[in-house]
Amino acid sequence: MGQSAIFAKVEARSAFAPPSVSGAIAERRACANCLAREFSLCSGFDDRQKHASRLEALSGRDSFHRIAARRTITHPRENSDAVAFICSGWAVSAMALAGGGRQITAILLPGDVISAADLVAPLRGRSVEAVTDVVYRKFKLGDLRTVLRDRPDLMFRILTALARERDAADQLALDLGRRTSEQRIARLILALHARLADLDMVRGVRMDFPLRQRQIADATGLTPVHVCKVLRALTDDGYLRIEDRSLALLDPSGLQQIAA
Amino acid sequence: MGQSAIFAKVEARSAFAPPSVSGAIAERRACANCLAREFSLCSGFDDRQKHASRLEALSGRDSFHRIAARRTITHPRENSDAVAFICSGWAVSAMALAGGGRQITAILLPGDVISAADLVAPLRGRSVEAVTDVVYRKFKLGDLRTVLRDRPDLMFRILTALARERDAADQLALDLGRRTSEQRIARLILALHARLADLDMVRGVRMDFPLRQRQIADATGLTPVHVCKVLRALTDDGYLRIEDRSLALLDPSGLQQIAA
DNA sequence: CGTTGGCTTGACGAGCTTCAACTACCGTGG
DNA sequence: CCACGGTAGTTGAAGCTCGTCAAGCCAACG
Repeated sequence: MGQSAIFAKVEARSAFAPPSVSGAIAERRACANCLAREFSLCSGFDDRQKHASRLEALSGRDSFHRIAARRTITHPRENSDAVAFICSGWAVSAMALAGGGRQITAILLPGDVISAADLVAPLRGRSVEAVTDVVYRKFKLGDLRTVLRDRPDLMFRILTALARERDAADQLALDLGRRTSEQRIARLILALHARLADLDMVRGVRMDFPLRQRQIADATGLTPVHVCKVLRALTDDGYLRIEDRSLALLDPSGLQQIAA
Repeated sequence: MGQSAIFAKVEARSAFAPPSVSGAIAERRACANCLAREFSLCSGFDDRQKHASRLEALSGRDSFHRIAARRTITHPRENSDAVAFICSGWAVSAMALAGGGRQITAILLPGDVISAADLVAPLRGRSVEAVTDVVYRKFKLGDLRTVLRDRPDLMFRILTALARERDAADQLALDLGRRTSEQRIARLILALHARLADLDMVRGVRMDFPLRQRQIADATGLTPVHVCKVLRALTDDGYLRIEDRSLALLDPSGLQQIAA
């Protein structure tokens, strides 16, 4: 399937989909905090009005790439010589099992680097999949290393990013090893809520929530069936409501109590 | 309880304990690959004969520390301004839950840095506990950063270490989220076997295996009771034998098949 | 209009936990 | 010297959490 087919699909979607909570302003925030910008590799998008349309125009040119929802950005075998950053949309990074199972180890939001570890050696066996339509940007390792030679202080910034990734991975292990299904799902939602709030992508109680139940299951080490049941219990008890790929957090403190 | 009491206990242990598989040669190998040595912070111990006794003599002086089995090296609250390296012995790094449960996220062997992430900001909520008697060495952040200023090429080495830690954490998440108890335990053993082989600490089919079942449980997200049953099944089926804190790997390829 | 993917629900069973009792092994102190 | 207490490991029975299987619904899509 060619590039044009993907684009056609994207166009159709954006024509009929309800307006997303996340807009130009939110993506500006993402750009402002993006590692790529600190590296002066990416100029970001300061023009508030035109942010979305400029992204649109740039996608498919230069180092920008646009990819449709549900498609994979990086394949496990591929060993790339580039580091990629999410400009807009949601993606997930997962490790696959021979039997068909997989564990999602990170949920990537605008401004995130797919992994800072790629700068040294691409992590083996990961595949990255777009949850929504995604615009991302790739930078060649060589370019990044050149910048680092001139500005060694930025190395510290990369180290911080990697340390955070490690911390998140350990936190995930704690969840998977020691917490119940309810706690895991509650924590997933609360963590996403906090990150989206940082990005200014929460409006009142509502936030985008494009994850399929299959993806929630893969992220929490559960089955889609069980995720459905837990999610139902949480909505029946009035903690949250999910509709139209968006989530209303009705009782944050209650949910926090469940998350323990 | 004072330092002297700990030392007394250590002396008693080493007087009566059967000779460990790991000896002076093994620890030389650990030193040779240690990050601290590449940084020229630690000279290592080249004198093959005297390695163990020199470590013994140095412990408690300079930046060397000796700690008895089962005691904790770093507390979760403590925010240290140093990075620590394991010189000899086994340790585990764990995250604790309010309810008393904990998840071991890393098993540390000689030559390992407790975490490369400590160089940027100490990871929160971890506690590090000695499995066996441990000798470790601490370096002040300031000293490390000074070395880095002079030799920026070493930064790459740190990045690699951190990326490896991240990879291991993701692998752990995959295990905890998607594999059975048998697979987890088999993989734990095989991973340790491979690491010890790298350190030249495997003699024939035997290797040191000082982990308590409680610690195996904490590392695999299981209960000690279930670990006991799985271990029993594995020994009954002739895959391995555990006695005297050492493990004989009788059927590595069989175990690998279980590990999938 | 049939197909497909996502979600839902119920019945059933496997895998692991919990609880409890018992053994063995130390090191300690009477 | 033996009695004692704490830690580690073992075993069996019962129960809960979550997975598996199966059926059905709905919306989107070709």
